[in-house]
Amino acid sequence: MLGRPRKFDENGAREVAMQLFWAKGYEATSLSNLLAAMGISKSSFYQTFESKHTLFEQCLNQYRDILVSTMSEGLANAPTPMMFIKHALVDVANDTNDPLGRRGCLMMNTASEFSQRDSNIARCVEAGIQATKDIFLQAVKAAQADGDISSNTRADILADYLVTVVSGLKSQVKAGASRKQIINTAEFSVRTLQEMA
Amino acid sequence: MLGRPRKFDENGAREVAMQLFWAKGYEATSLSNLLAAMGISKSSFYQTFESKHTLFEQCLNQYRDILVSTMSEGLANAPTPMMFIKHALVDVANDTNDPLGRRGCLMMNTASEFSQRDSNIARCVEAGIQATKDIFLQAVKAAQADGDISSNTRADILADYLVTVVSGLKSQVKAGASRKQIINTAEFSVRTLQEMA
DNA sequence: GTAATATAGGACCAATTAGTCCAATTTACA
DNA sequence: TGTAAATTGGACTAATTGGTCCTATATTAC
Repeated sequence: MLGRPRKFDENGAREVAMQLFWAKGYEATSLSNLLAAMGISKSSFYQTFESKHTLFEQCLNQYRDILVSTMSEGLANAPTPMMFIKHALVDVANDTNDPLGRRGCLMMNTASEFSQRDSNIARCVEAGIQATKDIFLQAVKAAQADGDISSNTRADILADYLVTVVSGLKSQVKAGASRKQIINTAEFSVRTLQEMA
Repeated sequence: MLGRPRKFDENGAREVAMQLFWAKGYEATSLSNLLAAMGISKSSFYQTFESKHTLFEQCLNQYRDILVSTMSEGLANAPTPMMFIKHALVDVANDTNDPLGRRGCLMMNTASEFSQRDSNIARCVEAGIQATKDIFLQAVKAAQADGDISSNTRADILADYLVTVVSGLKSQVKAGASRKQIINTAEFSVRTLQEMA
């Protein structure tokens, strides 16, 4: 290996950037914001990350990877698949207390901000959503096998339903809903799965 | 009345601006975009609407008023309250074919874009959501009286649930979901209301 | 020591932004 | 005809944007 080694942690800096994009959105996060938060100079930034847009795509992928692995572990470690599903919904209520603000979900925020004008980003968002849907699908099938959810409705429809409800809950958090509201709605949604014929 | 009368239609121009803000968001809609779409000069713009931000607040209020009155009429004219609820959900599927793009809901888009950094806007969004929730609440109570929805769950929780599901469906549309997916999810959500114990 | 690379910092750039101001013109009413 | 108001269009600002380039310095391996 030749030359002076990189002093800052590239992954750490990307993580910081991701948090910023998550909290403020792409356009509202200026280069100055990024440099200040990442603690590096403009020179290092462009040498390492090529452009703001490239960095954002990396952040989006990183967010998706973390989300997917967190959910997968959650499902694997949950007492039952049904408990995983319940936790996934009810846990959104904690977002109302997030000290970093009501940030929602980076993928859904991105879909809202500019998946309409950047097909690259749009594909990335769709892939991310599909990945989370697949985990829910796995959980639903297992819960149906356990008898916790009726098998009268196709598992893929229930997985779509779960993704939709989580999206909706996250949206409501951003729109100012109270913790109690989110809990009530989440718990009711869980009941709908349990009590459907 | 003194002086030269206004040549362009103020409400019409505001409507055009609303459509732009709805499709592109606040920041992504530049003044040039607005002037071109509204068909007026910069001078007329500032004389009539004070600022981009002021105009946006007016558009948000107008959107809310139209949404509320559309929903109210929909409920009043529906064969049954339950049919109104079903239509409100399933109709979101048509957003996938909107020639103006997958715009979502201006209020939710706004919540996502910057209700975190503008308390004025945040209050406006919350009021708008509350207004739609109230209409759903009315519909739910009526449907419970009709026996179309069980009275075992509090009507206000069901109203929150409906707002959440609609938000989620609109989010999914923006994120690229297919028409069929939206219909399936919407119809399943309706069934959850009908078949809950 | 030298080559190779990373660093910080600043000059610079072209474009865009929202917004102000002014001058010239048009349209109404009294 | 005169006054009040709306019109357009362009000049102009101050700020910000993402991005490039250059210089000087620091740090490593060979």
